[in-house]
Amino acid sequence: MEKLTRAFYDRDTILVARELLGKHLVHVRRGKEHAGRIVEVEAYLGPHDLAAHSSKGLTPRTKVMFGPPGHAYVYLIYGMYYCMNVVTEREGHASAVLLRAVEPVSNLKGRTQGPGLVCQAMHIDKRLNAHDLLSDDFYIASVPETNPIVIVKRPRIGVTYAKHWARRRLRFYIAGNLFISLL
DNA sequence: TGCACGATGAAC
DNA sequence: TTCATCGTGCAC
Repeated sequence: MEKLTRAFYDRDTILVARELLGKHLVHVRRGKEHAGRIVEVEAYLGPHDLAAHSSKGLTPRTKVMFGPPGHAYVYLIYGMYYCMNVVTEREGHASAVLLRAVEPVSNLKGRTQGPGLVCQAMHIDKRLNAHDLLSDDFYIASVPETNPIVIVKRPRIGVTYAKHWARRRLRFYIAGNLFISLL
């Protein structure tokens, strides 16, 4: 169990997205450790990516995306769910990886397939927005992988408005895993 | 100051 | 396919 370094996040977003698969997301809350194995992610490549929030420019909400890598970008969606993202690449690049599904590891209640449910089960809300993922209470760690991971590439979910960006296969998940949000 | 809409999930 | 529910971004 080794916490990911700043350098891990400060790289090409697609590479970071793919390598996040199989890693463990950990949130320590009230002395209790909640953890899930990341099995599905989506890459949001920056202001030029019409599906990315940062394509709206630097606003109070998207500020975190424009900040340094290795921080959490948490936002409210549809007025009722939160989505958890990891900021990637150098400061100002405004790219991130959305965590879409995890496989329960410890102390997760309810389903975890889908970005809203991941946050619900992990107790992630807007208070964790801009939180440093190199902290001790909210971070991502690598674990010794038993079998090699086979990665499936698919178009991202719910971004049909993003013109040609909607077609790009920037959603990645572990082949055959039972906890991904959609087939 | 108002309003349309979303990186969702569950029900119908 | 519809709805719950509200912050954000943009039009006026």
